[in-house]
Amino acid sequence: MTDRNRQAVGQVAIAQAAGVSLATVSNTINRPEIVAEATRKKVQAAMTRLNFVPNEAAASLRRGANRLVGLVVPDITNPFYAAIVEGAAAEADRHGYGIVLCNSQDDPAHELKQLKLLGELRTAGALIVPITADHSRLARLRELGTRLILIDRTAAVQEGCSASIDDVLGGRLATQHLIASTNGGDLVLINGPRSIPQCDDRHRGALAALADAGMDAERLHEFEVEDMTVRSGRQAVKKMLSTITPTAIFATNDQLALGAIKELTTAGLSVPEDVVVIGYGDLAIAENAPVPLSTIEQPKVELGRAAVEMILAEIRDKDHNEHRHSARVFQPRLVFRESAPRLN
Amino acid sequence: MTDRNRQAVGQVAIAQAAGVSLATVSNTINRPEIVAEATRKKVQAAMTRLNFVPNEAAASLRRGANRLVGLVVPDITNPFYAAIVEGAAAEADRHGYGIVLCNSQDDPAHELKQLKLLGELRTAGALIVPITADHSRLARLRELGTRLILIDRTAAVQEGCSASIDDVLGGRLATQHLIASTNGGDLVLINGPRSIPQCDDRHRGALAALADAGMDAERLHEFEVEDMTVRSGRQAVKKMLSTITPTAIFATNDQLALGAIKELTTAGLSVPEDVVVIGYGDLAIAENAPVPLSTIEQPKVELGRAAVEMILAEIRDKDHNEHRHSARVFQPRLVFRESAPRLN
DNA sequence: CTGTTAGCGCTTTCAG
DNA sequence: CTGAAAGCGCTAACAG
Repeated sequence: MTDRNRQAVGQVAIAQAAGVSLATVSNTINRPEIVAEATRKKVQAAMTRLNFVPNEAAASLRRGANRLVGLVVPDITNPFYAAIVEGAAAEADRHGYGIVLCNSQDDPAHELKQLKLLGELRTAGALIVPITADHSRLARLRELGTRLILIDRTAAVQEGCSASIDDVLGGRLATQHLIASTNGGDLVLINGPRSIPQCDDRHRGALAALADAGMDAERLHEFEVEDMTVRSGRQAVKKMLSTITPTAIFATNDQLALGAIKELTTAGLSVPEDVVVIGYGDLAIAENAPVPLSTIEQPKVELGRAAVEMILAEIRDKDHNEHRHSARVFQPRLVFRESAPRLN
Repeated sequence: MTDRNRQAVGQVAIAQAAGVSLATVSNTINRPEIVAEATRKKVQAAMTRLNFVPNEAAASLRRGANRLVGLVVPDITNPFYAAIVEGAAAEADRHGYGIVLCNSQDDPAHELKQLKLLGELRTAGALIVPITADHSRLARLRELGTRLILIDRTAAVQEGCSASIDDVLGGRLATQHLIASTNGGDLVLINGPRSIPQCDDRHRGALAALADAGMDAERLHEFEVEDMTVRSGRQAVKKMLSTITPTAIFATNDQLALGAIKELTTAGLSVPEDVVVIGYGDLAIAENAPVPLSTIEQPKVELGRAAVEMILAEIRDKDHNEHRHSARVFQPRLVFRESAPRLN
């Protein structure tokens, strides 16, 4: 009884109230310019008076396209992805689109289920941070007419658009500065598993910087850790100190860097006086760390925003089939704080 | 040409392929138990063979209800809300529901626009962390049949369900422990603007703890800061030190606490030896801080999960109208780390 | 158990 | 410029 009367007001109700036909109501909504001003006003008045709210499901069904885009991320709790979501949500918003958020929990089974849902929803597009390199299941979605763009983990982009951040450049920037800061000292890299593309990229960037400087690759001492946590950072440094005393450390994420600094400090070394440290990611913690962390900042929000921009562009192009897929890659930037001061 | 043929396969196609009627296809999807096993098998085979993907828009339209729930948060980038989203997404997932995420950016205009979208989408329900106390616009949504539940900022819950965390209890827990830890020393509270309900609640909890201990309210020295940042925490402590030297500090969020500790340390005071500090929120930074922070932990993920549980329960009840609205409030917990060790 | 049938609310030709 | 009419793909009576 309390909500049995809901959605009593459809376009027909408006039409009657305004004394026009159903079609005219639809027209004043979708193509107001072809409706005479007088009628339009009348209709609009009726709509507000009766509190009309269009039914997207019906419109979508008829129109064959809806105003939803899917967004699949591995872990919404990770600030990197949260920022991407923020950017995507803002841009979607701006265009009147909604975002269907899926947290794949880095689990292929979940991801699959979610892609299935997005398929049933017939979202106009989908932004995906894919878990595995197996993009076959994405094909299914695409067949349904869902435009999709891969984010961040774009390895093996067979076809379609993608948006990502240049991690090789990030590694290079960090290492370049480290080389310049220490000239001659020992460089160490604390990295996550090389099997993770990002880690591999950052590593390659480091190597490239070395090469640029005419240095031998062996000048870089590498420590690979399982999980990229503060704890691992500490352990890596502990292990490292038994071998060498570096003058510069590049940690491939901020947690590792923080752990490294902590252990360094514990060992009586001071940062940046004795050893210069650069992290990666520019998390909030980097800024307020005991020793404010110099780090590689990534345009995360911008990445999310760009991704939906690309999707919308692709969607709009559905008629004139002249859309060219493209890969958009953003550049990271080194932000200077205390752990690795700017050179002058 | 590349996607002109999409969704050629509807239930009719399946029906033909399986040699049954449209209705039977629909039935094997929605009420498989009433279909003879043989026919069911046949139909299912056809569905997988033809790669059938049901069209939710059509189903929703016909059925008058969809499998979407809206979720409006002020800032997805805030770990507190990110955790709520995580919980909500997981639970929605489990039930085959999708989440339409809206980032209101703490801006009423955005929120309004988003509520409008959710209305047009006719989401089955909506979870909202409302920006203002003005819940009138929520009424509009509810009139559309959207069940809604308020999260966290539940002040003035007029009607409907809500899920929140007991901040008064949080304040009380922290303060109780502080009192016990210092017996007799000066207590200080570093709080955000009292106009924020959460801050007010935590403050009231502190007062309650004082009262419990038979202490006068004046024993609590309060410092109110504008924004709850690390910087503000430092400033508050600096200001404080010119007046008193406390033995215990309760900061109403972790950032403030971290700032406080930093300033304390700078001033030559050590934590927890000279002054015991408790934060609030249990952010990731709390655990890995220079002095690991004791803090009030909130069951954020659980909150998100519970919220969609409640929504789904309310939705299922649409027929037998016996749903009773309820407010579910979770209890926070004091987690002990170094800045305020457990007493024994 | 299976099939026939009538729409859900809206968009979109196509005529007036 | 406005209206009449035909469905979009699917669900849910209701008959067989």
